[in-house]
Amino acid sequence: MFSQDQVWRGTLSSVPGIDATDARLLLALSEDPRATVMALSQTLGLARNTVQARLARLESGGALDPFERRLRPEALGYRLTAYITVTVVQTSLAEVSTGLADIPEVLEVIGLSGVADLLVQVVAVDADDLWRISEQVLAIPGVQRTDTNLALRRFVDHRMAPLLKRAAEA
Amino acid sequence: MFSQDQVWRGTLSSVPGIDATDARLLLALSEDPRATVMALSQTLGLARNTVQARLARLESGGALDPFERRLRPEALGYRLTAYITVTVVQTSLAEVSTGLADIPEVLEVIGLSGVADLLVQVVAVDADDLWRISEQVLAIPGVQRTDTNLALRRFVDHRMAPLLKRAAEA
DNA sequence: GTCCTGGCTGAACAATCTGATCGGTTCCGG
DNA sequence: CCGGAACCGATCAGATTGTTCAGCCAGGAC
Repeated sequence: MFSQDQVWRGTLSSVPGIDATDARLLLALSEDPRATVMALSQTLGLARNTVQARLARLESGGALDPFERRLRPEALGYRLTAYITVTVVQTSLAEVSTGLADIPEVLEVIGLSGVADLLVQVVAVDADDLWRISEQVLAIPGVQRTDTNLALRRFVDHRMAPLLKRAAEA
Repeated sequence: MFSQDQVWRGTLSSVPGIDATDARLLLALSEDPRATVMALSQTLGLARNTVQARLARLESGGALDPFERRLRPEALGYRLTAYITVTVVQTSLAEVSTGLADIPEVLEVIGLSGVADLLVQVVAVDADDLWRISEQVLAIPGVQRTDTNLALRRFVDHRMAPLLKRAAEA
């Protein structure tokens, strides 16, 4: 059912880990996502060689999420974001999660502490669409109850910079 | 308080939008985040010029989140992820959200429908750390109640591919 | 029918960057 | 004192970039 990689990620395990230099490298990349290795090495005061090696390690070592992560649903026309908490018949967790995975508008499913509760992030083009998706979720065998909360505003947009800066100084 | 860009994002407004060709381009990029423009143009059967123009438009047009988004907290040593819902004295929403923004471990703050409820994603190195952060959140003036839920497992890791594929075909 | 605009193409250019591979250095733990 | 690991500086041919050109074509405006 799950590939090794998926299990690895699914368990929220730790990954190789990055040091202060890596953090600085990533900060530089944050400012210019498509910066060349040359530019990065100059910014960081490291040899091109070093930067190249570190980048390769990071990119292949599982420290980075796939590129998709940078895509804003709004850009694809999905103007609504909602968080649905789903209560599940305990024994059907796997079944429900694959059912959720089959809905394209489901962006993320996270298992929360508490008994068999899932946090599901979904997007929709409009209210009707969201309704349709909610029904799809409810229709999954094993789902007991859902609670849909519309995202009205982003007060803090997803960020890592503060933690990265801390890591860069350490 | 907020720059134009932050307001723009904060309101969850729509962005320029991407067409089927853009979607295909982004899919190709998902498979190889650091693919060269040359490689992309060959994959897509488009002129290098075209790809370059589209990429520039996407990158500068707000369709993409910053690079940080690809960074996995686990890689930085934050092994725990939690979602905290925060009930706020209605008049203090702005105050609370800036208070939350001051905590580095707060990755994201989203205003949910329902009265003055915030969904806060935080990360922590261990349980003690999470406790400390929870207290910090509770200490913010205007916070009425918090409910912390630990993320135990990712059933569906954040993804956009299904929606991208749909957009690529349309 | 004609004009204009916008997007795509193919081509060219010099300048830069890449990937790969040297040997040499420095530092740390065994 | 001896690896081993990480970094450095340097070299190479070959690929890629940014930029700018003119031509082409479809669709909308007049």
